[in-house]
Amino acid sequence: MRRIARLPKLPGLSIPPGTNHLGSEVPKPLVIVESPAKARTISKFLGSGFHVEASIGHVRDLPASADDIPKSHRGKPWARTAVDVQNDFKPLYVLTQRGREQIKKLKTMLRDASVLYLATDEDREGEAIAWHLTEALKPKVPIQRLVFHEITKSAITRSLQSARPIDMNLVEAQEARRIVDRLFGYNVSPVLWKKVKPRLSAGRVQSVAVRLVVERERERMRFVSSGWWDLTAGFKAAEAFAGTLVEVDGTRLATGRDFEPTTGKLKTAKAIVLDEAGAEALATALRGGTAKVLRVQRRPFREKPAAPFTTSKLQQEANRKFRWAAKRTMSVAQRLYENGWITYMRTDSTTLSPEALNAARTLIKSAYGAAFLPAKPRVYATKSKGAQEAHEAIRPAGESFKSVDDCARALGADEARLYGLIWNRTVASQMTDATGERVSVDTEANRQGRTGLFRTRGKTYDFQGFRAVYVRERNVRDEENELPKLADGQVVSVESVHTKGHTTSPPSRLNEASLVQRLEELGIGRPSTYASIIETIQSRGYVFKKGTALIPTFTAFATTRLLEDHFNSLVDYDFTATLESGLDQIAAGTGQRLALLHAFYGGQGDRTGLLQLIAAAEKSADPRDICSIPIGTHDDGAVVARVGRYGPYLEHAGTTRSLPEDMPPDELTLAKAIEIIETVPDGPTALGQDPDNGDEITLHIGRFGPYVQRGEAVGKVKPKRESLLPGMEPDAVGLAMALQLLALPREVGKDADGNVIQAFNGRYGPYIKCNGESRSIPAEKGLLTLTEAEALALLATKPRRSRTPTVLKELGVENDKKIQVKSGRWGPYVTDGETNATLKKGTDPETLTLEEASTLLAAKRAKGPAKKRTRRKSTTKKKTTRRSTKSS
DNA sequence: CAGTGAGCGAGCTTCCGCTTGACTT
Repeated sequence: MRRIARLPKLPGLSIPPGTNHLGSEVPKPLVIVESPAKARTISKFLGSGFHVEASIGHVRDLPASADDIPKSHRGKPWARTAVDVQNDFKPLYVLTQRGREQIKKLKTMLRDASVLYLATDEDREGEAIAWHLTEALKPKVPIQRLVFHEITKSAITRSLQSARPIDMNLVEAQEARRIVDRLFGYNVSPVLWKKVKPRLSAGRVQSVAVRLVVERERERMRFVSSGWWDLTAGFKAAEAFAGTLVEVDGTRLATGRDFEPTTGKLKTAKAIVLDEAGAEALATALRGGTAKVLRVQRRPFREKPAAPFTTSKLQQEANRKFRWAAKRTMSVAQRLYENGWITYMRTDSTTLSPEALNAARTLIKSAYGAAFLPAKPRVYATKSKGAQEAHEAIRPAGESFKSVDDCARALGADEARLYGLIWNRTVASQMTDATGERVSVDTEANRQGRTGLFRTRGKTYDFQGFRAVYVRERNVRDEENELPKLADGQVVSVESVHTKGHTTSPPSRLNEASLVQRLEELGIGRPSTYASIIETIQSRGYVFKKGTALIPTFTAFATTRLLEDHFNSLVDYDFTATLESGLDQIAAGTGQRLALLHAFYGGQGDRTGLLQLIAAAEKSADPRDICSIPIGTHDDGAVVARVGRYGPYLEHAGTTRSLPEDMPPDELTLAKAIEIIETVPDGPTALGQDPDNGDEITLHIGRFGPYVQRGEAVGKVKPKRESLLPGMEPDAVGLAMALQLLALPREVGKDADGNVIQAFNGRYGPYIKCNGESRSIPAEKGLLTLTEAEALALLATKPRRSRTPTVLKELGVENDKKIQVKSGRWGPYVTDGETNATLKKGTDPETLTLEEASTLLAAKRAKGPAKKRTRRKSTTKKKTTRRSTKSS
């Protein structure tokens, strides 16, 4: 059943109103689009009879964090996910920060509007934005939905004739998508916090992206390299040409593809491998004789131009040709779009509007000639899964394409470069095929009982076609290679034979471009999100870049393991595709949102729901096991890489060694791991001898950072040790400084009663102590230079924190309890002596009323008593004793 | 992979997809 929102009918408004005959303002239609740049363009087409304004994306969403949850819902069990799973998965929406500002503005404009046109994009998200706008604006004027797939005057004029109501089926599909993503992300992430590390994240898109990067690394780790040799021969007929050995004594010669990547062994019995000696023997046998051309094959070929740019293809090409990161490409494209040089840059469509086709064809004919213009415009089918095609392909804007030189003058070098790429790709996509001929020549050398078959490939173009404008980089390798004229049976001389060694290489790492390409092929992620997916997986510590290569961390290995073992159906490469087909049914009115959500969350038939998966993982996933990446066995003991609280480390038979954070996992071979295990950590650096007694002064790097030491431990008696002061670089510490440090505590002076004031370098930094009282030394004073006067001044100040937090304000008494605002470790909070409640961010403690305070306390009491800490004691202890060892 | 001084309410983290922010030079 198709469900369409019931909306008031549009009154007869065929002529856009402007001013009446008296010249006074009369209401105008208000048109809302998604982006300000689009609003400016459309405004030009529609003229002064319309107001055009942007929503600037979504205006409402599920609250992202605790601060965004409205007071009315705090404390509810589903407040954190903001999806009431018990009550038909009802979502809780709040205005976003920008949404609040924009809605305020739009409400004001709406007061003088005759009709509201919602002209957001025609896809799930655009329909949802339109619906959210009506929910937030609650307009009293008629509402109509306008859609156009291209920003041209004719398309917009046409859309006014075919306005329609909001399609609630599309909105429901969007909500289902949103809710699935929220339930997945906000329920699976906490499992990672418990089993791997806090602040990690999991999601429908990012977890697959991480998995793809991890998978590739695993392939590299499993890879076993192999080697083979071949020959190249130089022949001469009327002209010289070269050939590569393909057969030896009638048997095909093995090449890289013939080796099993995980074993390095030959996959087929039908090919033979030449080693160096074998290659050398064959070369010796064949050298100096003649060879016969067995056959010359000529095959004509055609090459078609590539489709116009989608977002992902633009990112891929800019990455290949300019080595730009996705983020850079998108920000340059944004500037081109905002300044009217290109059409919208976040699209999955390869379609060109009639306007664009006309522009391209006119240009091709005049600039390149009729031979480069096909009889009919080329049409490209969009191949990517789940494409929503709300926009055109990315192309130069307008009815005729402006030149790259003009772009360079108007904007910058980057903009002109990217514009040139888009210009070329768009124009080339509407040009004729390139045609040419491929030639393959087989030449057989036969001497001293040995036979070698050599192959030579040639390629020539007889018409360049689209290649005159745009060549994909991978075609650069297929450069033209013209061969001499040769005939079957012709005898040629063998001028030279060389041997050449090869080794197979592991599959190359993914980079931004190839990861985006894989995601797009799988239908995962949207054009507007490709760049941010890459940002996310890096900022969560799953992936880091080395050059352009994406390398997974050990954390990524642990997380992926956990997800594969316990949430396999969710990180399956087909999960999104299956979800999308369910969403399509909802959008078409043949599927139910509620049924989809129930199946996903609670399970259905033999499909386990999210809820059960979570429960099972909480119970059975063993954190130690999950965080272990087996490397191999050494001396009958397992060598394991582990993800630890303070970073990755290696363990073998009770010995641990930390691993560098940026160590590529595939470089951690068993041999390398054993080497690390067996390397005793860097010993101390000798700084010199104590002039008083000749003791060795040494610099060490310890668990809490760098420190200096005098002498060696004698039995159980430990030598004198002292930490470097905050901000001191270990490299900059010489003998003199070490001696000064080892002389601590330093006597600064005496107080009025004659008590000694001493300066120490302590756990929390430098401090002074006098008569049982201590004060921290401010960073700008310096432990070694502090004067007696300064020390006395410090002692005169109040201790920085007393046992009880400072009372900021007395609010009064309620139920015999004093209500106070205190300053605590996490900011100001109110307390009645029993219950404490932190003030919301941005609340001024000075202006807080008793009433507000008691509401806060009541809300807090409603949540029940604070949970007992269940953390292991050792970890809390470690946490409190941890001290920053960063020195800069 | 060192032990040197004190201490104070726990609560938040996280998803994907739309879209631009800009105290000044």
